[in-house]
Amino acid sequence: MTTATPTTDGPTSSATTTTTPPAKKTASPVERQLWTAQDLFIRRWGEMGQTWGINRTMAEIHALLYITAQPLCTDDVMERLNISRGNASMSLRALCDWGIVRRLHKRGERREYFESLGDVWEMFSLIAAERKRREMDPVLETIRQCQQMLDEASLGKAAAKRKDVQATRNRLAGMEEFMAVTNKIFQQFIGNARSGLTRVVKVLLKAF
Amino acid sequence: MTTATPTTDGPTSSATTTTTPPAKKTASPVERQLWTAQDLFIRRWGEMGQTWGINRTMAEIHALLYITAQPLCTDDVMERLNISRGNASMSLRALCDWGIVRRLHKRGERREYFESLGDVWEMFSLIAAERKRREMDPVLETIRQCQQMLDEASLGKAAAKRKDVQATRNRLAGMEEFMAVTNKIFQQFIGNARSGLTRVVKVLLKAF
DNA sequence: AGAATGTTTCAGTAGTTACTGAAACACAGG
DNA sequence: CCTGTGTTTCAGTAACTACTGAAACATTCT
Repeated sequence: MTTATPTTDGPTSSATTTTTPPAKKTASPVERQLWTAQDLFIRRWGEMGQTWGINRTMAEIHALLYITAQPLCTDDVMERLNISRGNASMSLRALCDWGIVRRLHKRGERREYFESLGDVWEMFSLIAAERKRREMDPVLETIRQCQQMLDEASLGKAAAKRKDVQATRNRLAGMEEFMAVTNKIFQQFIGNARSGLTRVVKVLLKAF
Repeated sequence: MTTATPTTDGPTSSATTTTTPPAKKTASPVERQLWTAQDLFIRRWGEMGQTWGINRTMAEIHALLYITAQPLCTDDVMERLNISRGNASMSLRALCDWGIVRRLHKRGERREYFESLGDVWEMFSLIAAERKRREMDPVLETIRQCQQMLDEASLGKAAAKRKDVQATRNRLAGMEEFMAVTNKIFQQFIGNARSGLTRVVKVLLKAF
């Protein structure tokens, strides 16, 4: 079931077909090299995730699904990354919630498989949309609330003219403009996915 | 010695978290309203920072300097945010390293003051540049390293044709394309600051 | 019904990061 | 030199987040 090339039998898919705790696999040098390269990517991706506020394991699971480009089940993930069932389960669910990983039922199999989206641009769109909603929108709302607290209607005309009040209002305005525009850019991606982004990119690269 | 605020003794300002119902300073209602609005912004900004991998205090200090739009010294910051000297000192230094806060000497004063950049677009540029350097560049390098481990020269022609190897190489290529383009976009901002970004925005808004 | 298999939840804990308070340091002025 | 004032560093600790292992739950098969 594996490849059309040399005698790769069982081992690769052992985890997917049985629950047996794996007696060490015999892997060809090519396979070992492949796994090494994949692990390298997975680890780096995990590190990057951390600094962007995504926990390491979640990022690693995603990297694994993305890089192997094939559906894996919970046990595959647990085994490959050396993590617990609970952790794998929760993280996979979260990835599904983000929409960048999909559940997949194989006909005639009870077990559920997971696969990553293959289109990086689409994944980016999904993530951008979600983070905008979760993090930028509340800030925008707060800014507007602050502005309201400091407008003439709330403070009176004289007070609203104070230097310190004016200064703060200017800063709020600057930040609001920035976030509003950023939001607008995000909007372009959301719903447009790949086509949207490539269009943006094309336009940009031509313009500069 | 602090800012233009009246007699400060007793416990800290009501500023940050409402742990103590503090003996109120003699502040006009307008001033109190101003502080309340500022605190609101500061707290939100701190929360957002956290989810983007910036620690809360650092984000809050920056928010404070930005929103008040005036130079503050270490003690001002400590007092307003209820944080220790060590923490304030370290965080201020880090903000200076990022380039979004500047040290400022007042003539005839020993004490050093700090002020935030006023231009949100410029701040964004600085942060983008730094994060690109710290986080995207290493990933790009890793991707290329992985690709090299899996090319014909390393694996031989037959092995390089294996389905699983091909699949991983395709995924690596997809990710590389994405990051390369993203990098290019970032480049446009860096050094161009406001003008660069506004140009981007104009181009985009016209194109869609 | 019970067994076999797969999935989800959760209390407790390990591991990590952020923060404090105090001490060390730097330096200008007496 | 010492004293006063401001700045930086750092060991120890508090606060927080991620993870495990086990138990509860769900579903299908006999």
